[in-house]
Amino acid sequence: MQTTEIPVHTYKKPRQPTREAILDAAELLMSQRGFNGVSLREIARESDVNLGSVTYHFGTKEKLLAAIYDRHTKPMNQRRLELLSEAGRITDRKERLHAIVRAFVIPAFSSQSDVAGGGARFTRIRAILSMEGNEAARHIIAASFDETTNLFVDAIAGCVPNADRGSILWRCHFLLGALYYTLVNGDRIDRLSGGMVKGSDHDRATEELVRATAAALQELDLTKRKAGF
Amino acid sequence: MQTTEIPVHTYKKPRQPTREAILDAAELLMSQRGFNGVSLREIARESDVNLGSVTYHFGTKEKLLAAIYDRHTKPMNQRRLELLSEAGRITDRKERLHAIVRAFVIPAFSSQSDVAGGGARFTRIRAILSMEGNEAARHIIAASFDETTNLFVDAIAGCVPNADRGSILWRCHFLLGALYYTLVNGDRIDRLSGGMVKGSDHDRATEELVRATAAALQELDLTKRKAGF
DNA sequence: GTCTATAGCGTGATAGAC
DNA sequence: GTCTATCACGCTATAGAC
Repeated sequence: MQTTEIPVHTYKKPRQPTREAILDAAELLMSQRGFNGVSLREIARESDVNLGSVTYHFGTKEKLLAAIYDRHTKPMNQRRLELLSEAGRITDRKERLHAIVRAFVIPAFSSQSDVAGGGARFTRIRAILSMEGNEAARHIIAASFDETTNLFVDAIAGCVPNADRGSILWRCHFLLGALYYTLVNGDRIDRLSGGMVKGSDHDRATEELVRATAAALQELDLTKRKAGF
Repeated sequence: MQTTEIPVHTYKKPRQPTREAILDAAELLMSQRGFNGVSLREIARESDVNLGSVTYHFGTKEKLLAAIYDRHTKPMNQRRLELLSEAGRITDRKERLHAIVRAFVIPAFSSQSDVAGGGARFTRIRAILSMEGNEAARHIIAASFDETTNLFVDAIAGCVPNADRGSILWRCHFLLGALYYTLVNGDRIDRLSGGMVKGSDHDRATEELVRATAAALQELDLTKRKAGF
């Protein structure tokens, strides 16, 4: 197969644009140690960029985080909504419920997201940030996903018409918590199972998570709703 | 009602022993902002103690954390095992399953733990730490609870004999993740529900968590186990 | 057992030369 | 757009007076 060749004398090392290099390094590091746990110097070192350039491109550490959110939030929500829309076409309620939950989970785990190889990496950042309680981070998080989440809750409610909406909400909340915890602390599963179960197996994790959540939601529908509740 | 009075001239402000004051302050602060997010200076300031005293009593920040673990791990595990033992006496499988899961959850939420008013506060610390990925913290966490957790998994397996042990493990893992997330990010429930559901309502959280987890576990028992899996 | 003082280093952010 | 130099501050940890 013939490929387009770059003449040797013209070739320049295709160094990433500085801005992108910084973003990538920051994202990787923060997905491992959160916001508080990583310094700007470390990010600069890792991306092979001068510390001053970080400030030049992003201003503050907080704004750098906001930029990371920027490049992931839209694609991930879009992917979720696509999958949700597909799931909505399933008529069987039980099947549809599974598809909806799966539509919520898959983009969070998926590593084929269009940017920088990583839904999972970005979700890890969100997971850690949600626990760090950093004020700077909190308001960036707040509005990025709540809207989409509400659409999912509505779709789920349509599958379990007898269920109390508050209880559905609790289960969606649990789903997110379980998802976050699995993504960051998968190795605990390895330890507890003596190596029999791999926490890093995202496909297995997705299936277990979907199945468990769907079961918990369906149970709500089967139980008679309590009066006025 | 007559009470024992302390003569005014004898009265000395019953200032807590320095060590305890430091522990309390550290625990409160870390339960809000984790390990990385809190400085020793802040702890010293908050406990009204000199910075040097912190080092005198605990040596390093890491050892201070270990001391916090020390005073909570044993009581909490003991309480869990008591409740687990009580639950074990229930003969009906479904009822027993609920009681077992509840025995796991309640001590984590309970604020009537014998020390410093707080299972919940301590569980928050564990939650945040589990995400921070701090190497210092990680090895303190590792062995404190895994043993007890395995006993719970065994007890649960006894309630759902047809379920695959790996899947049970996943659900216990999800339970812990959901628990942690709820304890730290309860306000998200408030936001998503428009204030209709209170994330800070630990009794409600406990019940929803127990019910959801039990349902997810029972579903495992109902489904035919796949061959060789 | 408690305190002050300080060492030695890393932090986020800024100013200004090139 | 990139770099160096530097500010002002916070950090963990230590040494030694009281």
